[in-house]
Amino acid sequence: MAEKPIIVYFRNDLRLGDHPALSAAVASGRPVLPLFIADDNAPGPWRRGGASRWWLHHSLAALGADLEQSGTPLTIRRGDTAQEIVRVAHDVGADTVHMSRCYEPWSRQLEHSLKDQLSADGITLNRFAGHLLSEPDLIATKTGGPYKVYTPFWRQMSTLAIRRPVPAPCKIRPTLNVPDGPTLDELDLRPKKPDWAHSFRPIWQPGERSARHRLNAFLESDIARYHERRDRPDLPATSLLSPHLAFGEISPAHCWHAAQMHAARNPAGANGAEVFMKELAWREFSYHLLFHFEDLPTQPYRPEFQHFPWAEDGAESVVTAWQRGQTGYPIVDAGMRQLWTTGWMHNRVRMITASFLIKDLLIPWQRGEAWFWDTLVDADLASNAASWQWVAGSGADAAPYFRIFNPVTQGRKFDPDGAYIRRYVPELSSLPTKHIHAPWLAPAEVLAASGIRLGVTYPVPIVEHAGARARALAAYATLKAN
DNA sequence: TTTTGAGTTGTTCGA
DNA sequence: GTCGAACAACTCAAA
Repeated sequence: MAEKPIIVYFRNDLRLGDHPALSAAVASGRPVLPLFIADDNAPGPWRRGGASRWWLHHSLAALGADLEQSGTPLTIRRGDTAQEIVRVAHDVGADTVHMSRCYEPWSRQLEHSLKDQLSADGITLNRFAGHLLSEPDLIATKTGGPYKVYTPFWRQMSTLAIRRPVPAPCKIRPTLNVPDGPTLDELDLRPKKPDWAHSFRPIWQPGERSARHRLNAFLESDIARYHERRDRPDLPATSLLSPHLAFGEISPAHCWHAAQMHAARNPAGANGAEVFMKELAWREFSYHLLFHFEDLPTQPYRPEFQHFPWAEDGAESVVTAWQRGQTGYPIVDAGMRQLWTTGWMHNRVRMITASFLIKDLLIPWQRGEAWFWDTLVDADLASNAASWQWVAGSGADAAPYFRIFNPVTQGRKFDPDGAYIRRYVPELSSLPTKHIHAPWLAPAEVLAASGIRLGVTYPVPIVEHAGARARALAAYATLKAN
């Protein structure tokens, strides 16, 4: 008599290690059925973007291979989540479904309706933690409310005992006689024509194994000086773990404990490790905000920003210039082109490009948020929304209104040799460092010697920063008036 | 209840 | 060239 299998429904938790939902299923001793459902239940604008779909394809391939090695294939389905789970459960006689909790508003809705629909069919749904260091509803101020400022949130979080990672199961009992579903290729997640992802391949290797290599490499080298160098886009200084975390190929708890252990063993590198852990806590804080303010991705957290006087004229052409890295400000263009060609942008440059769109161009932050959502391989609803609002000043714990990045100053400070610009804006590569952050100020003969014709080979700045800054300050001043 | 201290990431200007 | 102050006022969190 066959035992009833347990379905493990995978979403943004594409790993075997530190996967409580999977481990609990394996520990039951029953057969397991790992299941992925291609079902974009996210509302329109939040469908997975192109870059994320590319990543998802390769991540699923890696997960499938790892599962095979542990003794079971990954089953794929397409369609409505609840219907497909019920169908698969009936096909194989499963009465239990395990899944990791997700925190996007639509995912929370799905989990609730799923629980009801499944229980109507006599199927139990068990949800497990795993995507975060702690559950967003477990952290609260003394009065029981959500935190709205990062520092006190961090103070409390850093005192919590973070869940210990559970090891990957060595052997998974497969479920037999599972009807065929679509293959991974049939999900059609990769770009066809044009195949823009060719420039992603040399940089990124999706999958759990690669995520762990990335973390270990980071611990061995760059974490020790992370606190000093993490703002330098020209240096290999950051962990590059963001897409792996976004798809759950590695758990934040795993990263947290690894960093903590590293700090304990290498006191010299403890500062870097702590700053890295604080970055993990920023991710956590973003989820905390999203959990308590579901409209965070679309509505300004501070309501007075509903009335912000955004620019109307010529908005489309400047947005296009920004997206294509044709603003005439080299550090901005380098960042936007890094995003376009690699699906990722350095954190410091994300702030610079975001500040430019919002404050120099006076374009609503939601436009930038949508573009990042479509083009980032690490697109994450909570981090993306919280960060764009933070730059706009409309969010929790927001930047003061007068904090307007000067793209030239920022470039000189954080890309002092211009190496980052030269990498992503090759038409400027011959320009001497002295002029590389502001080519329009370079003498004509220097431009000529560098093969640059402003307005032809590289754009003249689409706005004049000093004037744009004054305009932004005036726009922000209107918020105070009422 | 009221008070107090603090709040990721900046720029500019004038001494 | 360097350095400190100004740039608002407000909200948050805890005592």
